[in-house]
Amino acid sequence: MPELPEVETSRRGIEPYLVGHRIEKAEIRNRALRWPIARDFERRITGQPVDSVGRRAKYLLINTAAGSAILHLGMSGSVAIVPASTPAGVHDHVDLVLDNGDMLRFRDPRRFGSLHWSKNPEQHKLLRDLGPEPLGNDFDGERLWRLSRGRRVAVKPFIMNAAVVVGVGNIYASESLFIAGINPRRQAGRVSRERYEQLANAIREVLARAIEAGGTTLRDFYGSDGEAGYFQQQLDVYGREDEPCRRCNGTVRNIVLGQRATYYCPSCQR
DNA sequence: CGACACACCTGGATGC
DNA sequence: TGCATCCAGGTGTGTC
Repeated sequence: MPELPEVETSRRGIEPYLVGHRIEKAEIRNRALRWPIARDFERRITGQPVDSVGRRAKYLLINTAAGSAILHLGMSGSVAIVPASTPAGVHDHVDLVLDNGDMLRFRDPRRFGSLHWSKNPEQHKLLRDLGPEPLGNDFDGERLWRLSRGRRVAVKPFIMNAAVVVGVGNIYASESLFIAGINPRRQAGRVSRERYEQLANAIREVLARAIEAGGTTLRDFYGSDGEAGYFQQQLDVYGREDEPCRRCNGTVRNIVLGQRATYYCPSCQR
């Protein structure tokens, strides 16, 4: 389920329960995630107090003085803080047991997620070539415009390219293109600089709003499965095939672009 | 380099 | 009810 707002909501949810606590034990029941969990992972993390919980793109970073656990939730992953005695379900692959009787539990039915250990996570292979954070200062319309010159790929897969900007997943790609009034199939190189400014603003706005919406469930995070309220009622086009466009009352269409479901309003988005 | 198809895996919804 | 089929919010990799 996780797009960037869900990952950020998870980060905020777990951080207060981890910071300042020592990881007494790492229990791994299934190492076969997208990449096998390295055999020395337990040894690396055991005994380390957690300094902070960060996020880079959709990767969660559990930071300690000795290094960081790099956790990706994939398509179906979630984290939760539960009492250490909680029985594990079939898809509960990893527990990080804390010194206070709680633990961080990672669950991932589809096992598209991943877990690595790195002494220097920013330089890790999975992170080092990533583009800027959409809510940070290095992302703006000028960057989208500059990187898109001469590119024939459709604008939707272009903004989902993590080398361009991270964290724009399939839902929010459709949503931000609707807000900016850009047809998702338009060639990236044929979008004007002005419209890229609007698109960058739309991406920031929709992600920030979704994080706020996720934040409303944070107080229930303890013991939950970590899946924040989904922001469903605020979606303009995603999942609304054949329903009326909220802006023009036309019909929202569903097409496939880059093998991904894509929703848009043909009359509002050109 | 850019564009694109494909791979990984399970569960839920849908249709017959 | 049972079974087949389709679809899913991610992203690294391989090929052309």
